[in-house]
Amino acid sequence: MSFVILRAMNDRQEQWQAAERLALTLAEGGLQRMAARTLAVFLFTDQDSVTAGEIAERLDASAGAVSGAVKSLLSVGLIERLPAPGSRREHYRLRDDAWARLFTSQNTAFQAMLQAARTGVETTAEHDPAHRRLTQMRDFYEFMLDEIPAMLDRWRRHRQPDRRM
Amino acid sequence: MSFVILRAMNDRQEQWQAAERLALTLAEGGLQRMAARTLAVFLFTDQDSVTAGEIAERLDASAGAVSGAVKSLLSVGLIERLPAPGSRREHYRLRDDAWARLFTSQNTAFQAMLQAARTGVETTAEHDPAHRRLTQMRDFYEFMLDEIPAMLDRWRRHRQPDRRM
DNA sequence: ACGACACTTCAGAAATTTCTGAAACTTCGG
DNA sequence: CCGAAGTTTCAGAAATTTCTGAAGTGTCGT
Repeated sequence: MSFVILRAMNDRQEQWQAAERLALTLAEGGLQRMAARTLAVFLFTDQDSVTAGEIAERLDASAGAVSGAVKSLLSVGLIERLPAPGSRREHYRLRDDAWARLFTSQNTAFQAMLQAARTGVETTAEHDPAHRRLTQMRDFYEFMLDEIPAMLDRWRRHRQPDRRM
Repeated sequence: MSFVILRAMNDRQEQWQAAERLALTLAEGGLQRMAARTLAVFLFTDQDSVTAGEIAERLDASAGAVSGAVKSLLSVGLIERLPAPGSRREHYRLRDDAWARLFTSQNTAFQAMLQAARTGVETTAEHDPAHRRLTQMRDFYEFMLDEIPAMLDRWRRHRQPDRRM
């Protein structure tokens, strides 16, 4: 008759593992390690919001490390500080549009690539093989920078169909 | 009357700077530093192909570092080894579809994220806030994994319109 | 077969990133 | 105003990533 309890323990374990995997993947994708682990906590916590202290406890990390991670997640717009509910502790939670934002943050990098390509195209002669390569690179990033916003629009519509009117 | 020469020198300088900037951006995007610098060489070189030795000279790096970088670029499919033209040295060049591939390589990361989200959704109860968050995450990545191939198709068509028939 | 040249591998050095611990700062309750 | 709880900052420690140098491997020309 302890099947239910055992099942619950299994689920907890699996959740923890999934969170860890997620953090590793996010880290490979360029996020700092601690920021990635923190983001995983925001996703998998069973509370509506968490404090820095709770994150530190859950990750067994120092308050300092958590503070830095939270700051960086805030700056990218993935989490938000909640209007203080009369407590001394700051509460944070995942933003509703976190995923779209995570994706959007690529745009900065794309802009930089595009600029580098443009400079290359301009300073390079017609017959130079580099000119052809850089032109193609420029065209690709121009295309992408145009497509991404459209894609995110489709996502938002996909999520909440027919809000218009 | 040395205007032309001066202009050429300026261009070279700018090209080098653009290449450096590009390498930094690529590195921030997750590519290893040396791999990023090497990729920049492939882009900006005025030759059709380059050898590992030439890259090492251009970047003032050790042969070992270049070897590793080339290997990793090969494994991601951004460059290709040219059928040896009877020389002892291996020649490499940027692949024609390098940019699409660079973008596509994200798919692996996306798959991992999706899997983590699915595990989370399955092991989480209806009323748990985590369930809602993980469901949204899952939906986002499912959507994206569906959209990306379509986007790359549009890019390929955009590049070489009307090949059909 | 041999020698020369180019590339690869890998152990350890160097550089960089990331984390901790402790002190400083802020804010709330009394 | 003071004290406690929570958070932030930051110097230096720890961990990780990245590179070099040297030895090893393979291949081509002779």
